[in-house]
Amino acid sequence: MNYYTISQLAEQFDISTRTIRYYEERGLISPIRTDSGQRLYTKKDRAVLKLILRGKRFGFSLEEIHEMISLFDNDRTGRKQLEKTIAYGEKKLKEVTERIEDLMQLKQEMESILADFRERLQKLEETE
Amino acid sequence: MNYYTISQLAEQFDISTRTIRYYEERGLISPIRTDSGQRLYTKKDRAVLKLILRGKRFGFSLEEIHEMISLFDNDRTGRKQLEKTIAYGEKKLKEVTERIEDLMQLKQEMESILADFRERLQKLEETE
DNA sequence: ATTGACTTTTACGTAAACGTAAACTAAAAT
DNA sequence: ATTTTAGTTTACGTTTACGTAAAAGTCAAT
Repeated sequence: MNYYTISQLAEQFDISTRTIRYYEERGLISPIRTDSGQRLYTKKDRAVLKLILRGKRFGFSLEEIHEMISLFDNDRTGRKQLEKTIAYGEKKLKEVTERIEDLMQLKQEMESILADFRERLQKLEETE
Repeated sequence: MNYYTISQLAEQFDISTRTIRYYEERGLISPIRTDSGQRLYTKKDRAVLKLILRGKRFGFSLEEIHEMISLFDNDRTGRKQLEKTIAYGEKKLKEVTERIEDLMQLKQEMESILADFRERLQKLEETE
């Protein structure tokens, strides 16, 4: 398995190294270290970072994203833990579904407004 | 036409009056005033507020929301203006569409993870 | 071997989006 | 008439999510 350096990841996702270190500060990502203390990121770390950035685009706070990541990450073996995780996952899934519906409604509204504007433009061009 | 007071709107949307005043500070909403200076909100103002809150849920900044609102709000009569507005609207519409696709992918991933967890729980329960 | 690019920690700075408190006015209720 | 209750402005405080700079160590290349 090979590793990414912090600046490689930063470049790939077009974010600053500070940002990546900040996510580590907040406990969202945990790269290993070389003897000299340099951070090294695995593919899994990269995937986590991708998740974080996607969450951000949806307006989730880092705190919320942190919770969601622990869903993917933790090996929750106990039955109680599993049940808890599933319940939490269902809740988050519902939130995501609602957001999608919400967004689709927004999309519809924007489309109808655009259609209206296009019509107006059409009329302007007809009477030229 | 009847009006809402600031605290009525705050209660309806479960936000603070400060928040509503802040949106006004930023030029997102413009209620009329009584002689004594009290703010009164029309249904249209209420609709704008709803739009703002929806935008926020999607992670748009107030600045972006401000731009989008002016799309709905302004009567852009000139042809150049219309064309500009349509172009901007199309751009924003594309962004929204991308976000929907992005969210749907997230949803799928969450669903498959949940399915995995449910399967594990199932196996635990079988060997009881 | 030394320059230059990269990395580390520490720490202070900042913009956005409000929270909160003070000091005051107006409206509603007792 | 006078307490509540709700509203106003002004202004400083706070959290989140980083930006930025300093001081020092490390890696890569000439």
